[in-house]
Amino acid sequence: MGNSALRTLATLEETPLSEYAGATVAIDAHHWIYRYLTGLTRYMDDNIYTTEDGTELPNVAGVFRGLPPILREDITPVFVFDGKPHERKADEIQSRRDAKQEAKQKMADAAEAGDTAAMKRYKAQTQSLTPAIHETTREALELLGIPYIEAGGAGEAYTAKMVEYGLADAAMTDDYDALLFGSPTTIRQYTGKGPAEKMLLNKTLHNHGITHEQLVDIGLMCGTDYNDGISGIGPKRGVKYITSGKTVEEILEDKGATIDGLSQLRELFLSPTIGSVPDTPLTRTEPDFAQFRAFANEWEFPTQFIEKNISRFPRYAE
DNA sequence: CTCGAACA
DNA sequence: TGTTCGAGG
Repeated sequence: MGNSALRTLATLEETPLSEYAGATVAIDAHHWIYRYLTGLTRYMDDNIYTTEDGTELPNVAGVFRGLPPILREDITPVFVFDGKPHERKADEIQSRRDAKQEAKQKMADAAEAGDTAAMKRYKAQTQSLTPAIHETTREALELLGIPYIEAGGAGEAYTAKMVEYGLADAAMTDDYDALLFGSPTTIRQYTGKGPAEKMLLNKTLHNHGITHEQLVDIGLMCGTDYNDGISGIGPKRGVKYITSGKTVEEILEDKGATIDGLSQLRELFLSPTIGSVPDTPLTRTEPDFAQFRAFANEWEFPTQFIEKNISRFPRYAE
């Protein structure tokens, strides 16, 4: 599974963050946190983010590094946390779990061999979003006046709908699923430095002369986080078959293949379960840096590290 | 993600 | 020859 096929189909354009000045961006919290966790554990000494009782909270340091550039553009970030994953994602979740387990083993081996660089590389791969990380991330967002929402299902689906409903101007995630969930505009590859990448649904559809429904069908044939695709079909043949007027059902018949619960999968992307959405746009409030300092202190973060991060935030009225 | 092998 | 697959960094 996995969906690198969508990468070759997607229309991607470079975009400076300033293009979204004053806008609201719905951020896939899971992806955001994970990105910073792996990045940070790779380069930072772990005693900086480990508390006395051994709890590792690299999020407290990492999650906020990306915020100042966004706030300086007067962008309102809205973090969207995942709800319960769809049961069809179970296999994908299991294989990620297996990969982490394998990385753990390799990390232990590297530690044994005294290979610190390899150890850190594998450690990054073992990172997962623990309950403690979830809890402290929400708490810190509150202290920094950043709004967040709990999605009723997949975060990517929720952020896509927020853009569709006009509650946000763009979704932010690296996940190509955003296209299948119908996000009109998705910001990818945001690093806080240099331009990001925007992925546009309309241009993608127009480039291939297909509808959103057809894109979903192509995705399902190539394989997604929720299903194995049809062996021998990638992005090229997928587009070719669908634009020649064949239906997925016909292609399956030709290949003697099956996709379990095809209509359920289509629904999953075209009308995902998202839970309730707010009826008014979310706004941010003034950060409480004093409380944030106290919070960081509680988690034993070095003061100079926290101060450095705070100094990057735009100036608010004291 | 990049690359070479396998395949239609 | 172009496309997909699968291993490895």
